[in-house]
Amino acid sequence: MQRPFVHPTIEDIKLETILYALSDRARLEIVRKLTAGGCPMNCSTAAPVHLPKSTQSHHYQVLREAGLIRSERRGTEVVNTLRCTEISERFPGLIPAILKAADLCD
Amino acid sequence: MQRPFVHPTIEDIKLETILYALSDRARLEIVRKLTAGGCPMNCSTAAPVHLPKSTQSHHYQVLREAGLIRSERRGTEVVNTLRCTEISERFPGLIPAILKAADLCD
DNA sequence: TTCAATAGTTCGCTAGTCTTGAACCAATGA
DNA sequence: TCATTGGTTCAAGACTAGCGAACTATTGAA
Repeated sequence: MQRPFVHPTIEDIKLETILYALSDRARLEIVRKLTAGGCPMNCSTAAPVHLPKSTQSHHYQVLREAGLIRSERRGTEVVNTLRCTEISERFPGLIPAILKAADLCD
Repeated sequence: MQRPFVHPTIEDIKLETILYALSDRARLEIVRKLTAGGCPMNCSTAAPVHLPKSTQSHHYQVLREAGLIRSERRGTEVVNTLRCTEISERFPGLIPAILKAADLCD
């Protein structure tokens, strides 16, 4: 049973949940790729390649439920887009600050 | 056996660990209080009151091992200070951005 | 229409982590 | 000396992450 994707509304997005979602190396990489590569992007393109499919799927679910990405089915694929605009309305400057810090880690 | 506190060096501080440490409501509150009240501050002052001692102690340990705070024993108390300067050297603007976002949640 | 390939989800298991009460410890002050 | 204060450590149950295996939905041949 493929359940429909659930996305929180802007008001329901919580800071703690966003920080938690980004506190994982793989998920942070997904968000960075979505930012750098220009949305939209399908799952297998954005996720670190070495990870099992089930794990990737889990990471996308965490990012989705945190409100960081929006997922839509397009045929056999799932297309993911960053919810940049919405998040920057709710928490201006937060995501850029985190991504900038991530760049410093490389 | 009271073990000595372990603090990571600046180089060892990881972005993911910081985000994880701050992805908890209680720990975020502790950091906010340390920021607002001006460091240093002892444990029982900074932590949310309703939490059991053991849980508070655990949260301080997470913050300490993430490199966010420095803890020192002073008599029967433990005095905690934010490692603001060091972290802003490693990740400029990160903590202020998160704290600003936290203010918007109130 | 049927069948295989593709892209991803869901299930079930193991291993690790969080929370908390209970027991403990070290410094202070009466 | 001994109770108090402020915090740590331990142990146990509840919860969560990672991953292989099984499954589902769509597409594109044959």
